[in-house]
Amino acid sequence: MAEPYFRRIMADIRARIASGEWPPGHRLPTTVAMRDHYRAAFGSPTLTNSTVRQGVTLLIEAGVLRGQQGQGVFVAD
Amino acid sequence: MAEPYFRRIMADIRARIASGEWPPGHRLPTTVAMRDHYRAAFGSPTLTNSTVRQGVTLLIEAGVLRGQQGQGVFVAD
DNA sequence: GACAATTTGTCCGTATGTATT
DNA sequence: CAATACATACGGACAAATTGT
Repeated sequence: MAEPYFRRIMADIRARIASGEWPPGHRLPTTVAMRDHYRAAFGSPTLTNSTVRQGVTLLIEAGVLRGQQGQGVFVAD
Repeated sequence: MAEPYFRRIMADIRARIASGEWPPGHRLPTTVAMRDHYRAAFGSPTLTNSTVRQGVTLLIEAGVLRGQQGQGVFVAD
């Protein structure tokens, strides 16, 4: 396990933010949509919401993202 | 759910560190021991390792703790 | 070196709660 | 009220690193 999935997810999200693809205030895809995306991207057909959440939670804690219940997860300012 | 369990666990660990009870380099109790402790402390007989880990992981990410696989979790310097 | 025991690390699957639309 | 979407928690499985026998 070179890099665990949740870290690869964190890195991917950070990269999109750094590149400007996801600017501050941008709403990320839903948890389920990201799950499906990373399932395809990583070739891991069993990757779960839980793993996506693990990465997202750490980025929220780090202040990179902002979760708003019922609405979505956004790039912090 | 005023404060979720994993946040209460984080707060408790931070408080022990701040008070000097757990100085830098101190080894924390094992995940299972902490699970049992917080089950009693919070009166939640079903609190799991996963929930303890969630709090510990966030504190590791924040640089407060340092996890060493096979050995233990320690207070960072 | 081989092996088991211990402990942290990652991941899966499910259930339920809470907030917004 | 219903649908959507994030938030927390449970419980189990297996992998990886360390230590001791």
